[in-house]
Amino acid sequence: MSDETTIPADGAKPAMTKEKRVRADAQRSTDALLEAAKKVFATSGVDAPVREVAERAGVGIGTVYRNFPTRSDLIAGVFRREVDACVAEATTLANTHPPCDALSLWLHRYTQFIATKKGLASALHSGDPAFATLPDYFRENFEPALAALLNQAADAGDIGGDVEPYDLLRAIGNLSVASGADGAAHIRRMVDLLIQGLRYNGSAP
Amino acid sequence: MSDETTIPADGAKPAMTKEKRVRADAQRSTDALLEAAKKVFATSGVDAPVREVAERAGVGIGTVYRNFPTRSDLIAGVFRREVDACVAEATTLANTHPPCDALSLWLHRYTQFIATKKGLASALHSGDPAFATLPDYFRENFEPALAALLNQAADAGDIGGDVEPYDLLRAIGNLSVASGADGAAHIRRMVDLLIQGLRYNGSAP
DNA sequence: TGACAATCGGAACATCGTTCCGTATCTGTA
DNA sequence: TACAGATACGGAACGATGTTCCGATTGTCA
Repeated sequence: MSDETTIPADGAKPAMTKEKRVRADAQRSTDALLEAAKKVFATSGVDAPVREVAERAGVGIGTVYRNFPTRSDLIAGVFRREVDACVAEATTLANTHPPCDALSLWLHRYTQFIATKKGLASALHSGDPAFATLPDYFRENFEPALAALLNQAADAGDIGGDVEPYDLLRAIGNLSVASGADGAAHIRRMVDLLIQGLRYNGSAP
Repeated sequence: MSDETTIPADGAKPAMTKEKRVRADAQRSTDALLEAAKKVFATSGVDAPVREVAERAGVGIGTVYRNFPTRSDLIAGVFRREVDACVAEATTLANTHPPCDALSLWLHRYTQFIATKKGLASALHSGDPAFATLPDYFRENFEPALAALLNQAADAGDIGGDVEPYDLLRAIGNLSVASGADGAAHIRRMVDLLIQGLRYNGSAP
């Protein structure tokens, strides 16, 4: 609480007070940039040149730096956007599936999110201020999302209600680190196991 | 065993067959470079520019690249040199202290070695071929050194003899990862605890 | 429609890793 | 000791990359 950065660092829409309306072209650039960066980072890794992202997005380099003052800010922006996408899917799944199915489907979706974040692991702890708020952003968004799914499944009597959402998020995250050759399959099995555990937890008091 | 590099990658003196004698100035450059790099990396981190190392060593950039074809080779060279220094100290301590004291003193010396390698952790797993042989070099040198100290202490009846040297090396390494604010002190306490454990292990069969 | 401000594009700059090559130095020999 | 060839040295130069700057362009609102 001493050296805490005072910059909000919210990469999206603050919407507080009356923010001057963003110009349409600016909004388009930001979207194209985030979309292009997501693909480029997935293909060439987070070390890919900024110019490559600019080219793929069909904008000039200057535009990149107008939207994201630093290369790290661009990376952080992609991270936040993917957090948002994954969190949004929790609601979608909850509305289109039985509680326990929704929970299971989302946890597997979450492992995919984690899988794309391998390259970021070292960057997160690099001390770069652009990444400072990312762990909080991660938790503040994922924890309520998973909590909602868990509650619905618990209310339906499918699982027990004594699981800490954050513990589960961390557990799956750690599970995904050790993945070797058949990584994806291994992770899938282990997550299924966790879900089974939740079920038993519900039926056997 | 398929994609194993065939390059020896021994940064020091091969000495096999009859190697042409190295010129005196070349040897001086290599030493100055390793010494300078050690200090620069300790001060500015392993990301410090090669030019900074060259300047501190008092040589031109060309000379850096003549001795270390790649920036990563320079880092690896410093790493090996520090391994050598730490290993050499094991012998020194064994000759100047009672077995159990030597063991204790060296383990604490080893924690210092580990402490300076934080920045390398991610580089080690980066896939850079210059770092490929480092883990082996680490183990091949440290394991016998610690084994000798453990044996001497065991022969003197100070500790039990059923500790795997490599396990101990890893344990202390892992211990050092988690260090937070009072890191050094915390590590010291934990290592002392391990040593206590070794002692009890000897007196209470 | 017109004017103002926000945005854009990309040339230009600074920093890095790395390469090249003319020059300086060392070493073994006469 | 003096010489010649081999070896090493220094640093300019190159290509890549992050970042800055500014004139040209475009969107928005009256």
